[in-house]
Amino acid sequence: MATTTAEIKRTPATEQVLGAALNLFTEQGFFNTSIPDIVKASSVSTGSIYHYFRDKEGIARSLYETLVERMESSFSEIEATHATAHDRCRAAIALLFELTEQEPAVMRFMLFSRHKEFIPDQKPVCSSRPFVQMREMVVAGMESGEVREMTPIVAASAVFGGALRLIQLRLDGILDAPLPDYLDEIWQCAWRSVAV
Amino acid sequence: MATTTAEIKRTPATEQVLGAALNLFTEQGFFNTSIPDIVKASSVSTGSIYHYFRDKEGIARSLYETLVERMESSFSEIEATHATAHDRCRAAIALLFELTEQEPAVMRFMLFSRHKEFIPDQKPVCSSRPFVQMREMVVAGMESGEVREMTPIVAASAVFGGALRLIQLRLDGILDAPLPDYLDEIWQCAWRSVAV
DNA sequence: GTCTATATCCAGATAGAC
DNA sequence: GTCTATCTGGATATAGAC
Repeated sequence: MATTTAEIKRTPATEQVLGAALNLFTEQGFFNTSIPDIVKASSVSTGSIYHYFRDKEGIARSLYETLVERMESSFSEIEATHATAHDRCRAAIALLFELTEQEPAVMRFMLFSRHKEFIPDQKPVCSSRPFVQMREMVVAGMESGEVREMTPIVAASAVFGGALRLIQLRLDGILDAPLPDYLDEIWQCAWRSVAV
Repeated sequence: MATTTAEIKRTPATEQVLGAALNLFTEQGFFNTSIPDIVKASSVSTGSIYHYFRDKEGIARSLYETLVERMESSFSEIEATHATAHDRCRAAIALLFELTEQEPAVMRFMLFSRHKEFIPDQKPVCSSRPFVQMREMVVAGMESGEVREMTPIVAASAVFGGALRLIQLRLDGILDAPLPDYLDEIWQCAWRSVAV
């Protein structure tokens, strides 16, 4: 069912490795993180790491696929529990804000890593399911008459661009307050920009 | 006068190196680019490269400083030639769109490289002068009454977030048409989101 | 200032015992 | 399946002639 290419058996050891790698990759970058670094941080030996993952790239790939799937199902959940484009888009932003506060490393890895550089055959994040889902929410709103007629991708960028920008600023330490504090304000801007 | 830390003498050879490095860094990433790669692409020898730049990081640093300065003066120019926040912000977006089409590598390097990973002591781009200038344009608009009263950084994110998102999509190959084609639409969204 | 040749280091990856 | 010890390549950086 899963369309992943690098399915990895999940054991306590692999979870240790993936957790350590996520932190190191997002703190220092993929290329500044060596296998010995991961060995130390995960308390799993070189041999075991290579037993579970084909190579260093395999760790990143596994991480990426796991997190994309997770986000994908979060968005599906939102689509299932909210009826209007307005409510869905707002819920999506709220979710991203929460996730950024609770698991900044996840957000950093998903949104602000240059995956292309270390997982060469991966499509850009922007074309991954979660991002497509976000655009679909906006398009649905255009069809239902909630959102002005305009180029769909422009509308989606207008709705989510400001929030994504705030997430980046927050992760870069420019924003002091937690993101949810800004939710009402940024949502008002986002919706005004595209509402009929 | 310049506040740079790694001033490099500009000669034809250094320009060759910087040009080649810009292309390689943005196509493959900093860490996937070796000095031998730069030697081949620039037709400048290893010895000369190390003569002009302290090390590989020095090339990236020099590139970064040059491009930040360039963008800084472009924005100053805009501030000088446009009076209102409305006109300034729109001109800034138009400029970024043009630049993305004409020199995608420059834009990629400025906006979507993880500088922190290869220039450790650099502040995040978001705190660099050009980004500060963009925020100042919005704040000025709030003071003049063009822009609604709200948290300044939220307003700035709302104004520029959509456009920056489109730039990213364009650089990632998701958008087929050149960015200027979308300028009117995205600007209408951006301005509606914050106008009084 | 520019080049070639070369030293050094350390990363990624493997072998093979347990 | 898990580990330690080890190999190997290639990258950064230097030496030193021209």
